[in-house]
Amino acid sequence: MKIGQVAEVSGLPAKTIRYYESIGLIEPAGRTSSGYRAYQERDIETLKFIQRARSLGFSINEVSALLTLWNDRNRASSQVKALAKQHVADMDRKIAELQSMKDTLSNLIEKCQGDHRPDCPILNDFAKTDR
Amino acid sequence: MKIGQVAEVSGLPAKTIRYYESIGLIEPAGRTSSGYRAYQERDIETLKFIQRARSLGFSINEVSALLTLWNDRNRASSQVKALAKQHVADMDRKIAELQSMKDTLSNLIEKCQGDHRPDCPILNDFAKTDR
DNA sequence: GCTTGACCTTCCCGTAACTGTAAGCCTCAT
DNA sequence: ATGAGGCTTACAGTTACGGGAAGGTCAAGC
Repeated sequence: MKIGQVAEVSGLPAKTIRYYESIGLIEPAGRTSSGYRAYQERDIETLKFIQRARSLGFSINEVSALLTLWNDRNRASSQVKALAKQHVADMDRKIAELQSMKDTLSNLIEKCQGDHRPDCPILNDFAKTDR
Repeated sequence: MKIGQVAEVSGLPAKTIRYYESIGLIEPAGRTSSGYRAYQERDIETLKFIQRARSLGFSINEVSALLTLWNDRNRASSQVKALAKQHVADMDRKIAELQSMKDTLSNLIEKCQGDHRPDCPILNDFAKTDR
């Protein structure tokens, strides 16, 4: 299978697949006699695996670790679970941070008339000289 | 005031302040005779303003727009409010996305024993050939 | 047999918002 | 005068790609 088709079935842009190869996340694909990348079933499974892990927010580095674990028939599931838990914790922190920023800003927005007049509690708050 | 002190009072690293100057977010600071950047009160207020806006998640571009509005004594507060609302909407989307990823992964984690054995529903799910 | 258009190739630049590092002045206290 | 710490510029690295140029390949159609 050539890269275009692989892109379709894996859900990853061809450009991204080449990128993954260039950074060593995946093994270099085989080549046809004319130099096109040729993918096997196993390669495609790997790319789908990567796509799913990435869609859950794992970084490339984390995906790399997951791939290693996936390919290790003897890994302890506790290792995978720990990695996943860490990622959930990271997401929790990000969610809390976003939520906090959102709450603060929402409060300011409520206080802002939002009409033609220039007075605006939002800018006033940003410009507060105390604090 | 020199950049080190400004960094302390504004909460922005000196490096970041230079960066903001380099991209044109702020006016180039004045200089002492020996070439050091010299900041006035107004510059410091601006940097604090930027720090607060950034801490609420506004992008540099958005901050730039906010600065323009801040410096425009005749702006309508509706403009500021619209910008802020847009940002809240962006954050809402990000929160929902993170939450969804987190929920999915949390479900998988619950199903994983996390012991010494290799069987792991998390990796199994990533590797599913259907879907 | 030749052209056309869809794919494929590599290579390099740009993105956001900085952070790290290097090499070299400036200032002040000892 | 010397050493520490702060300042300067400039360039590279980070994350995870996307855009676009210049050119090779392949199957279809005339």
